[in-house]
Amino acid sequence: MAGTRRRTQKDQTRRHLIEVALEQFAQEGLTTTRTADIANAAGVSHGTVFAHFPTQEVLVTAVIEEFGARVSTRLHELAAGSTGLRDVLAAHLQGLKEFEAFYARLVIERRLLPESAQSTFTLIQSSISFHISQAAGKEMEEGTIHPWPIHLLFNTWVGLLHYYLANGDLFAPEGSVLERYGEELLNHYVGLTGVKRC
Amino acid sequence: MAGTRRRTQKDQTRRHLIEVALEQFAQEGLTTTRTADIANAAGVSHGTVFAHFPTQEVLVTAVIEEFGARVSTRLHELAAGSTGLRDVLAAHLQGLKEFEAFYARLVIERRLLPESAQSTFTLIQSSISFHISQAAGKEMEEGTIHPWPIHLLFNTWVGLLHYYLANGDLFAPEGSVLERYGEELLNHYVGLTGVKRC
DNA sequence: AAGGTCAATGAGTATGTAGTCAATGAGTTG
DNA sequence: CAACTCATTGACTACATACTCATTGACCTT
Repeated sequence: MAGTRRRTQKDQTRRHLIEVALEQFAQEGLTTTRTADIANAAGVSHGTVFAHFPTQEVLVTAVIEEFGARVSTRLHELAAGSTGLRDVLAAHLQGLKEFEAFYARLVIERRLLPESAQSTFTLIQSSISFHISQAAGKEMEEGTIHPWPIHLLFNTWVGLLHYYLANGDLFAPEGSVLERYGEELLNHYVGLTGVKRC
Repeated sequence: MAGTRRRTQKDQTRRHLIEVALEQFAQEGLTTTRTADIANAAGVSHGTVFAHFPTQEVLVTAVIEEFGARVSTRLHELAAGSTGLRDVLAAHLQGLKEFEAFYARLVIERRLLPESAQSTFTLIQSSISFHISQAAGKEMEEGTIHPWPIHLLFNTWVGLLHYYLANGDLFAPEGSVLERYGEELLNHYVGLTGVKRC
C-alpha cells in the first residue's frame, strides 16, 4: 500500500524539486524565479510542480523550511564545542558561509515573501539568536564583555552581517562577501564587545 | 512659447504624480504599487502617467531622485551646526525619521529595484557616509573615539539602523521604529565608539 | 474666430506567468 | 492478464498589469 515504487518515485520528485528550487532561488532570487524555471531546471513539466505543491507560496515555504533545517543542523554542529562568544560567532559565520547565496537572498527579499515564508525565516533567526545570546550572557557574568542589553548585542552583530550581505553587489560584486569580509567583521565586532584594556 | 498655462498645467501634473507616488510607495511599497494605483490616487487617468514618464522604471527613478534631493537637503540643514560625531548621528536619525516610511521601503526593496533606481539610492547613501565619516575622522584625530577603519565605523551604524528599519514589522509593527528605538540605538552606538573610561 | 497644438483620456493590446485538467501510460493489484 | 490507480504531461485558461493610441476638447496662435 505504501512503499511502492510509484510512491518512492513521487517522493523523489518532490525532494528533487526542492533541491533544484534551493539552487535556483540562491542563484536567481526567490521572487524572480518562476515556477516554470524550476520545472525546467528539474527536468519535469510545469504541471508537475503543482502536483506536488498546491501553490507557489507553499513551495517557497517548503524550500525555506528545508534550508532552515539544514542551516540549523550545521550551525549546531559547528557551535558544538564552542564556549566563548567569539567561537560561537565564528561558527555562525562559518555556517552561513556554507549557505551564503541562499541566505543573502533571504535577507534581501524577506519582506516581499509570503507571510508563511517570512515567519519560517524569523524562526531560523530566533534559534541563532538563542545560541549567541546564551554565550554572551555567560561572558557578561564573567565580566569579559560589556554588559549590553542582549537585544542590542545580537542586533548589532546581525545588522552588520546583513548589511554586508544585502549589499554584496557593492562589497563583493562576484564572490563571497563572508569570504572576503567575515574575518574582519568578526574581529571588529569582538573588539567592540570586549572590555578595553587601558 | 514656453510659460503658457498649458505648460504650467503639465508641470504641475508631473509634480503631483511624483508627490502622490512618493506617498504610495511609502505606504504600499515601491515594487507592489502599480502604475494604475498612482494614477488613481492622483485623480488622473492611467494613460496620463505614461504621458509624463515613458516607463514605470523612469517614474520610480524620478521619485527616488526627488526623495534623495529632499532628504539630502534636510540632512544638510540638520547637521549644519553639528561638530561632534554624536551630533551628526543625531541629525542623521532625525532626518531619516521625517522620511522614515519611504526610506524603510528603500532599504527593504532596494535590491529588487531597476538598476537606475538602485544607483540613485547608492548615491544618497554616499553623501550621508561622507558627512559621518568626516565627523568621525576628526574625533579620531582628537582621540575621543577609537581609531576604527572608517568603513566599519559607518557600516556598523548604518547596518544597525537598517536592521531595525528592515525589521520594522517585528520591532514596531505599527508606528515608527526610529521614534521607538532611535535614542537607544544612538546611545548604544556612541557608547561603542567612545574611548572607555577605566 | 478659425485652425492648430497638445494634455488628458480610457478602452484596448501585449505579455508574462500562476494554476488547471483531460489525456497518457507505467506501475500496481487481484 | 485485466482492471485500475495515479504520477506526469503540456496545452490551455485566467488574470494581472505595463503600455498604446485614436479621440476629445481646452488652450493657444495669427
